[in-house]
Amino acid sequence: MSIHNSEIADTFEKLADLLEIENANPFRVRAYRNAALTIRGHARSMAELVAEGEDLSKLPAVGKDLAAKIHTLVKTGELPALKQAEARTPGALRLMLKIDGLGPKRVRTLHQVLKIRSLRDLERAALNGRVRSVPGFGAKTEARIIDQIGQLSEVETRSGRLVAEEIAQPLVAYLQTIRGVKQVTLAGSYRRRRDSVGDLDILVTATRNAAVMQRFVAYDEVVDVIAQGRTRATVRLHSGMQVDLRLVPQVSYGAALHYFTGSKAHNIAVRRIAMDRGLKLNEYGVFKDEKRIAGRTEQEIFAAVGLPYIEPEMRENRGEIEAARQDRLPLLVCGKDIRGDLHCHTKASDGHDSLEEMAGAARAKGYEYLAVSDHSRRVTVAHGLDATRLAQQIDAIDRLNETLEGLVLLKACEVDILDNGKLDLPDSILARLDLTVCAVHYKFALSRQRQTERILRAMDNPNFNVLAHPTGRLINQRNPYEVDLERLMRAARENGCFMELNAHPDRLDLTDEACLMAREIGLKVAISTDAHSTSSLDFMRFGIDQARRGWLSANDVLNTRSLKALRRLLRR
DNA sequence: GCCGTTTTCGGCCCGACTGTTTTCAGTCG
Repeated sequence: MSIHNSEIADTFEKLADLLEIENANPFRVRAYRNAALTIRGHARSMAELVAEGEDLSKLPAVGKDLAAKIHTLVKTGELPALKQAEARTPGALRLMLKIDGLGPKRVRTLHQVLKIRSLRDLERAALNGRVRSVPGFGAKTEARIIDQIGQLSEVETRSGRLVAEEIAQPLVAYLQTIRGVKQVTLAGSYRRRRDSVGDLDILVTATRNAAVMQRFVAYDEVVDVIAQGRTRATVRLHSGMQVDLRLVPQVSYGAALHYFTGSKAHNIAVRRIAMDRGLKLNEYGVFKDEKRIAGRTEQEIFAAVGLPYIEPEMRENRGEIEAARQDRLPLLVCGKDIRGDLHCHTKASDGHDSLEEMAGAARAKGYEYLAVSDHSRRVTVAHGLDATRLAQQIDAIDRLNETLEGLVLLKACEVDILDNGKLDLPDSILARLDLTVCAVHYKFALSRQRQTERILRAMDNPNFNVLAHPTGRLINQRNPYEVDLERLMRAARENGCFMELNAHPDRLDLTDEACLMAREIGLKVAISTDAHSTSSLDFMRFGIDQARRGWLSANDVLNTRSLKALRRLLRR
């Protein structure tokens, strides 16, 4: 199996950590990290680019040397430079960087002075009181090492969107009740609408800063105050979520919002542009010499550096700055563009609500259409429909449509793609549907080639319309199955098929990178909720967020079409 | 190690907070 972009990025980050502990040239360290960012966020897999003979040094932050290292990783799965670094510096030292207050310099000191080579070494030294004997270390650092060393692990913990919202919204509401508070804004990856959130960054403007800080750290859910200053505090909540609060003056609000929304890579790129123009950009504003020339709003900040406004969802330094400079930023799809939902379930299979209830909820959202797509027979746990029961549902939808006003229910089915590439129901019944939503629900472990061929074969069926949750991933629960997504996308476009962006916050499948790829290929995407109840039709907003991160505009999205245009597009 | 519309050498983002100091280096975002 070929190496994933994330594995290449991880390798570079590992090497960067070790080099940093070795006190290597900090810019060289940064070069590895920047390249890791590029690779992690790239729509195409490095392995494929190598196979196609692409010149990798054309990628941003990748030069001749790192291009060669990517080649080596793709060809051999290993990186000699990392092996060599690990021979000099024990790999376990990397994990110690995760202890609060320990960075590369101090880890290096521990390694050199106390001969620490493993986490066990470190724990023993801390328990014996030897850490505090090292110059620059004290009792607090030692206590923190003892406290945190047991919980270190390789895996990064990020919360899903739904969990992040459940934690963030009550906190924001609480902050808004504090006297003197004017604005409370969630920044960071939450504002960029990433599919998962590592910590929360909250920006506050207020008239009584000291009091606001006091009330923030006194929030019910706070279990640990990690840092607290005049303008900035960091706490950990009961849920484990870390929250950073920043108090900023009104004149700097836009600059601070831009700064704390990130991403870091985007910020650095914008700051470079400011520097090129002889300006200084920081979280307080844009400055010409000592004079602040912008700061109050983000629009002001962008204008001051000569750029049009860039939506937060795009700020990942993956081409948005160049696009902005050339005035070719896409107009991103938004909620009001959506005219219907093309994937939902009813009580007929594993949904919670009836046909009538789902129709009512869709009408209340102002939709023109709702495709009812219960499972097919193979998904027995979901009480999937066989041809007879699907025929009954088709009739029921026809009858209901006669009574509905302003909304049309589309006759659909989430048809299983069998492991031989056949569809789970006979063509005769599928042909009676307005559309099929086809999906893989078992045999996730097929080889990349067989999985790809399975789905390609399914697309050959003229009744195939939309590939649902195209990679099967469940955020934090299940990895995507191995599949050549690009090949599927190209085939889908050729065949007049579409791909779903499943809007369920646990899925968000397609990823943002995959949306970018679909856009490039010219394949239209259906943003669908896969709702199993009336209330989960609301998940549409998560799908829209994800689509916006993938630069999709209304034109790139299937369900922004009128019913008439949609029917035309569904004809193969 | 990367990068270039002043460049192939000489730059590379920047401020707040902490702990351990006694004026600041290291960490963090």
